Amino acid sequence: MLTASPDDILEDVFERVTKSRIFKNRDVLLPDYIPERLPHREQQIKKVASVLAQALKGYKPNNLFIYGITGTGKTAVVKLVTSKLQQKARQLGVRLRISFINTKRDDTAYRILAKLIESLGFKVPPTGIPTSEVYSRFKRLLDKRELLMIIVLDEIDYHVKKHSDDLLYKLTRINEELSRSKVSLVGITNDVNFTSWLDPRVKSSLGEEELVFPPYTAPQLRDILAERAKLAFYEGVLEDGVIELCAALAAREKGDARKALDLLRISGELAEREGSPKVTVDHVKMAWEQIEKDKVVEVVKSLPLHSKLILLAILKLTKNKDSTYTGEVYRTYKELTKELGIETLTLRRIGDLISELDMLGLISAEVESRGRRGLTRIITVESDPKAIMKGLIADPRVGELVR
DNA sequence: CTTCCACAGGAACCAGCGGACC
DNA sequence: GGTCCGCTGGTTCCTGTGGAAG
Repeated sequence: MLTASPDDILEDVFERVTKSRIFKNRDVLLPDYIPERLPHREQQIKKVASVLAQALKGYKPNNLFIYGITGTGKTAVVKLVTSKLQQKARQLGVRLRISFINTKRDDTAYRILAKLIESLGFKVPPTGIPTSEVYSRFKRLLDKRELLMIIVLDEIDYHVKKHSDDLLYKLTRINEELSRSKVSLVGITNDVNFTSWLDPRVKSSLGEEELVFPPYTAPQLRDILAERAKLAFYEGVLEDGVIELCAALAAREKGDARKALDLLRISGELAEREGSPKVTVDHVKMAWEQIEKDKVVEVVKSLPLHSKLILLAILKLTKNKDSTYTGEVYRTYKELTKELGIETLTLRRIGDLISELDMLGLISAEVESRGRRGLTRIITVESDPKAIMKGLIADPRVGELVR
């Protein structure tokens, strides 16, 4: 391979990928794919459907509030049920409009209302109008169209935590101000303690019906993966134990189905890239490591500069020993800031930043008394130092220091 | 048994900034 | 296009603390 020209290398890669007989349809393993069947969610489908089905008779369905941690199928179930419901309503000639909004993507009250108005077939300028005006416009338009509207607010905790529950409050009371249309709300959150953020009135109104999505168990994940794998891979390319291992690893991570599917997909991609005819257990292990590393790199990259410098200081100090402590880190950090010619933050602040790094799981910082030599935190690196370093030098300002 | 180190971490405060509203 | 407001990320000042050294 030493003498291979770029053309040869490329040809080799293209050849492997195009000739590969691994994936029949890789897309069904992507997070936004909504399957026709959702194993082990029959109960939840039934509940969501029975609440929302009132709409088919022209009644306003009760508001519904859905909890469950990430990767438990909340969004998939709601999307599946609402799309079937919409079809059925069309058949029966019921005037029903369903609007699905992810408040992580559209997080301000303005954006949410703008989306709602768009789903009624109108446009709002991206800025320039007071939010209260957008709200009353929405109300007017809705009432004029005489229909039943189901508003699904996915990841609603993002909007409420970042802004407030004002909009939610207004939406729960909107029916009092409408004469010809009705609104039902479906709220989805993966924060189980989310209701503590809500005004009691919003809480009781939104929680007319509640539904919890429990995490998947390892056997359940196995079923989900097996079913999806049938669509995704050619027959017989998965070695025995591949699905079981993916399921077991993801079950350990709080039963997150999305993670399990990611793992299976990346395992397949690794096999494909290697030109291997089969996906093996080793591919899964490699994929797992890669996911973990990528996560670390991404987290480190997104850190503010001073946190990065602290991490770099810790990395330097733990090169030849396994732990360091606050004072030592601070002194090293100070030198780094001088070298860069930027201001140095106070020790107090650094203490907080160290706590944050601890919470992110990159390092561990435990308070310990060193007797007469005072109280401090002993700091050890928890994640792969190479992955951390990769994230650090992606920042040119830090890269300058490492060279 | 007391002392006393080297910080932890709470409280109050402040500068800067982006958004709402007029 | 000015003003008010709340949030973020920082500071200063402070009190609290576990256990080796004396």
